[in-house]
Amino acid sequence: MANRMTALTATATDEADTQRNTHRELEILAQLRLSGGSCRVRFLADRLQVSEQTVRRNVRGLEISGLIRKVHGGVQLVDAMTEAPFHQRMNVNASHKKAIAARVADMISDGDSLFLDVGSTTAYVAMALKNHQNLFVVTNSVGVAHTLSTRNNNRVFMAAGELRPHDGGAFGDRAIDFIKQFNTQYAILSVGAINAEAGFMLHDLQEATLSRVAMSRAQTKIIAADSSKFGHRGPIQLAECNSIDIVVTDQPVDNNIATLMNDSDVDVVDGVMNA
Amino acid sequence: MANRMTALTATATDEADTQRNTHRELEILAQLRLSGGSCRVRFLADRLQVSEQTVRRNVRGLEISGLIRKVHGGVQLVDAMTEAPFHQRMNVNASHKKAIAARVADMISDGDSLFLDVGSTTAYVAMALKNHQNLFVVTNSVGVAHTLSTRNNNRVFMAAGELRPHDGGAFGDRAIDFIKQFNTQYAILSVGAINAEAGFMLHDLQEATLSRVAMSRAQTKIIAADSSKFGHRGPIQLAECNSIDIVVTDQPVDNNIATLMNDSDVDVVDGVMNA
DNA sequence: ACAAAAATGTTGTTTTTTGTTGTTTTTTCA
DNA sequence: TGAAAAAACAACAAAAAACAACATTTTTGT
Repeated sequence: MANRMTALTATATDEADTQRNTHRELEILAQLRLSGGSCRVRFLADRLQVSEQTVRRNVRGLEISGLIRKVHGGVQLVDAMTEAPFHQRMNVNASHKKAIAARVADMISDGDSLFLDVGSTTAYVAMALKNHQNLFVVTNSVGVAHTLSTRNNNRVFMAAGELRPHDGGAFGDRAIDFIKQFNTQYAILSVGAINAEAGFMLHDLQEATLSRVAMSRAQTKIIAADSSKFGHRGPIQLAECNSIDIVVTDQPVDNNIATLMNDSDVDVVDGVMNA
Repeated sequence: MANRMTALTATATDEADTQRNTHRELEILAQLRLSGGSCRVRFLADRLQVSEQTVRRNVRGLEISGLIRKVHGGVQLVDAMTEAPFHQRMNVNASHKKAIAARVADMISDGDSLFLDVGSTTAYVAMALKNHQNLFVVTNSVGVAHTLSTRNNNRVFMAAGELRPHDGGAFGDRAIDFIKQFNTQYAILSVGAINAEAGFMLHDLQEATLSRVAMSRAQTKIIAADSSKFGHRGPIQLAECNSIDIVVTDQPVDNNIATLMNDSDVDVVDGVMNA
């Protein structure tokens, strides 16, 4: 383990990270690739002529560095995930996300213009907008574009580029330039975490950059986030609270977050009927 | 079971729930993909060399995490859902188009690069390619992009712009510039009509312009057209016969068209078994 | 070469998964 | 409709896998 911490000598290029692995870890990765992305521990131990315990120890290290995922009975390469995690995420908290999406859709009228970003919750928002008419939609999500184009006389503008394998989103300079062309009434955005100290946070720099552009070109900024996002932290700050207009969630929020929102003039819609 | 509940992580970050599969669950998912999305429990038990009861237990776990759907006697991948064909044209000659699409998919190998244009037949080709891996896909169709992105480690590049309301396609200079960046092994194209005198024809100038660019950047040009297209005329000529490599259709073609194709070194695949 | 550190193998224990048996539910076919 | 067959389910013993602690070997630094 300690060898993993010798950060001083790390030149910190992307390669340096993987080079710090032991040779056996490299062998495990190679064998995983040969085997189509996943192996049993037993098999690896046999192939590499070491005990299963040793394989487990190396596997633990690799899992910490995020290259593989450990499952009972075996291991799996992370980048060989043939099934998109995005699809999985769509099914987590699905009922809450649907409820949130319905609330957001209520705020949008026929003919409105809006930006929708990439995210499982915004995918549900797109579905909830299926019966709206004449929408002017800007998005960088292929799922959103597919849901809302060729329907109800909507006009859909999608950003170009390589679509990220895990969520079908287009990012990068080209996408940002595309987004900059527009000025929408609403920007409907996802977040990774919401926190009383730091406000709205994300786990991905590309997403944050693009979301900020979309925010700057929209009159009303709406954050759609299920309650599991609250009270956590993310590495990247998307925005201060006072730059957001509405937060839509599924449960009443924590007290200190509620006061923060209130102080910043953020409307919180929490899915609970309030007289 | 208990491992699925590990209460410490139960703050339900979206990933945490779905990450804990066993290796057998991975194997089941892999087998399902190999088998085109659905299998019988018996078959899975046989393939994986375990009892049916074990398969059922793992299947239950996968169903809870939303990845598959359980039916009496078997299981199916859940992502086959919501494949809403977005237009009536998709349902015209659907069985023929599916057959054509299957033929085209047979020509493509894992890891190949290809361009797919906007069209109902190419939409079926995209579906037929769902079980391919590591594809490099360039398209201006939001439907194609949605079908093939976030799957099987494919890389999907989609052209930007306003999506046409009737077919979800991106056209225009911006899209053409985007397409020009690529050089693919295959270009798979639709046509509006095929005619012994004029060759391949379209009804839409935008489509023709973009298709020509795609053709010029591909090694093998494949036209996918059902038999209803033959013998008709369209206002715009896409290409002479000799610039096309393969035509895939569902029925044997007319004699004079067949000779024309033959003279122009075009392979005609007509879906009929030929000894 | 020597000592310290790291990695590996071994053994025993705990946890998780699997096979088996028998029962209940659902489907099939007459 | 009703009986036979197939599939799903439940519970418990057995097997497999993961884990922890300690002894042994290999590597590293001086």
